[in-house]
Amino acid sequence: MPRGSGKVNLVDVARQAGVSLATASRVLNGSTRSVGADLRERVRQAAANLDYSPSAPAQAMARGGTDVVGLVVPDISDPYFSTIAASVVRHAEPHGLIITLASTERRFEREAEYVASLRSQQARGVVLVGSRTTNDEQLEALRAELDAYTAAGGRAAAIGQHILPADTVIVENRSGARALAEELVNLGYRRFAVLAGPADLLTARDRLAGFREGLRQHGIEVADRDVINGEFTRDGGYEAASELLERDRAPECVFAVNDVMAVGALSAFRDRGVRLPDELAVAGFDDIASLRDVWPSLTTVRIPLERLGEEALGFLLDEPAERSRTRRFSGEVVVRASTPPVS
Amino acid sequence: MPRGSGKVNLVDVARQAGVSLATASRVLNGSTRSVGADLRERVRQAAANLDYSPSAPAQAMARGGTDVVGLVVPDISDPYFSTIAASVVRHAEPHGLIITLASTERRFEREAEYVASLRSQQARGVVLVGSRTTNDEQLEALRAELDAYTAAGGRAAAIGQHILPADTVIVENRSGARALAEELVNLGYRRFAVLAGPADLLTARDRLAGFREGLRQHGIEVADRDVINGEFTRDGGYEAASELLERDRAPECVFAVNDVMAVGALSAFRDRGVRLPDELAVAGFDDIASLRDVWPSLTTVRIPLERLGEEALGFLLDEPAERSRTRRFSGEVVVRASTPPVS
DNA sequence: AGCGTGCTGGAAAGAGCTTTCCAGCGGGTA
DNA sequence: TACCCGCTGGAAAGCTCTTTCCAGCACGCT
Repeated sequence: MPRGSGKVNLVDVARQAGVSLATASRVLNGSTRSVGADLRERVRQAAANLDYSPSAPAQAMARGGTDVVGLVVPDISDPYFSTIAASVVRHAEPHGLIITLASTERRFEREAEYVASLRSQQARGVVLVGSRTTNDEQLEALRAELDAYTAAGGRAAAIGQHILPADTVIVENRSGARALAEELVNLGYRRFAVLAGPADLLTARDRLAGFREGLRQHGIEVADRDVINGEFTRDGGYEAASELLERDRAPECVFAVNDVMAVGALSAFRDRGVRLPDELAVAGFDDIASLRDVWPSLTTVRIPLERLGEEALGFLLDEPAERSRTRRFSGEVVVRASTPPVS
Repeated sequence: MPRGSGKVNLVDVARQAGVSLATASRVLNGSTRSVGADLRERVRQAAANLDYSPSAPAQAMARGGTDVVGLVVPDISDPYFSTIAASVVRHAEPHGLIITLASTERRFEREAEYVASLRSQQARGVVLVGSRTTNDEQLEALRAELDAYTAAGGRAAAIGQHILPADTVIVENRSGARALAEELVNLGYRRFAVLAGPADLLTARDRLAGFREGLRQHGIEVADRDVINGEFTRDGGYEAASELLERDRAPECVFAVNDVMAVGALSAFRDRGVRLPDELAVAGFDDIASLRDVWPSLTTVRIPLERLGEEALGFLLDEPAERSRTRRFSGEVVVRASTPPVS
């Protein structure tokens, strides 16, 4: 058992190996400069003996940077974000990147704080996940912080919206929702309602707009009063769905702009005694894996969540580009039991 | 716009404020020593002007430590772990702790690597989540690494098992499963099967053992051939359930040792045309929030996932204790639609 | 034999902050 | 008036690495 507990540093290693500090350092970080095989071995031995663990902060200082990448998500317990997080973490590891996690609990003003913290930590990059409020002072604060961060040499990537000074991975919400709408019309539905998420989230807005576009192709409109806003969460879906049922005329099909809301809506309908899926069809968006077992299984738009993190990291690792780059992913409509063909 | 982009350090701030480095430092970290109000203000101004961002690595060196806490989970995309992660992150923030995330993808040998990395980073503590394999060399490697880490001043906490040299938060799996078994018997069930998770995970074993204990109270046994092992995942549940259906004699009630497997099993049964819940009852364990909307809604054992992270962080922040401490949480049986009373 | 070339090892200069130690100054007490 | 104390500000050490620059050495060439 090595008893060098606690305070072993490179100096100790060098001394034990009988070489200079510089040589020890060169051996241990496999630098470009070559070191004789004998010394090399002596240093390796000494390091192992002493159970040497290099000080990451010291390395960060000397090297002028770290291998930390900050990941900021609105809510890590939401399966949509945790899937993306998993993807980021998985692809970070082979590059030796360390992921630092921040979950803002959907309080977007904290994003700027986290970016500031990342700058202070000399983090290599940041991945910002999630749609956010449209133009306002919060957004401005975040932009300013992001600019300061990149000016200081940090790299930034965003997943989910293209309003930030950063390389961006986006999902084609609009066309996905449009395709879904058309599919639903093909299945025979004519009267729709939409559980639309927060009015100020771009993602929610795009999906609603796309859905309406798709319907319009077939001469169908969704009246504003059949569009109900709610939180982008399971409970938000439940509440919006409950509200919908209070209305006089019921739709044939409800489109919830994400799966999490859709699943909440399912429960709301069931709790109110609606027979699913025959009496009322439901569709979602995202195709969240852990939600695939609900019944009736959700018709939805699959987006390649696992790829999102990978691409974002790719941006961070690439050479910085002149202007922000964009990578788009399109969705794919998946029809399941929640929207049976209208007989 | 401050043009001190990139390389502003304390020296710059001190110079602009016309004070010494020491004074600037004292002002900026609100140290114990007092500084005259005028100078204090001048330094604050200068820092703001220059958009000064202290170098975290430098601070870590000078202070001999960081406010980083490592969180290592088997799979961040699993709702069980992401819920715990959310809890850790939420409670970390008010203490100024930064969470570093590692998801091992259930490759437990990587836990030791992460702890080593945390030691190198001079992280304040580590929270290890998840049950793990019983005694073997992997476990030994992790223990050794953990000892080295704590010897170097790091703090360690574990969630989910008590076989590590660390303060531990555990869930009383055994008594929870026992209570569930009794409840199911009270509902009228007599013939059971268990989808048991990996044979080497303590959590899975405890739940199985507790379940059997509960049944035994009522003179009911579960034959070994009615216990099917599988991965602790949705797909693991699906497969184990499928395998079960191949058997000759069907049970009346299936206990899946966690909700994620239970939900997979639900789909497997449905895909095979089993009418749920009347033809076959299903129970789970954990009461995962994002799975509450499946149909039939799962009878399960609720465990206070949100509290787990909080307690673990509490351990890290507390004074180090002589010997490892343990905090236990018990589960609560929740009966829902998936186990209707036997008529 | 003399000199250049190519290696290898070491000394030392940072990197940016915290904190101890010291000096100076003003006010209170004898 | 002389002395001491307390308070505030500054100089400098130290935290642990990386990396540049330099010196020494052996070899090969002329």
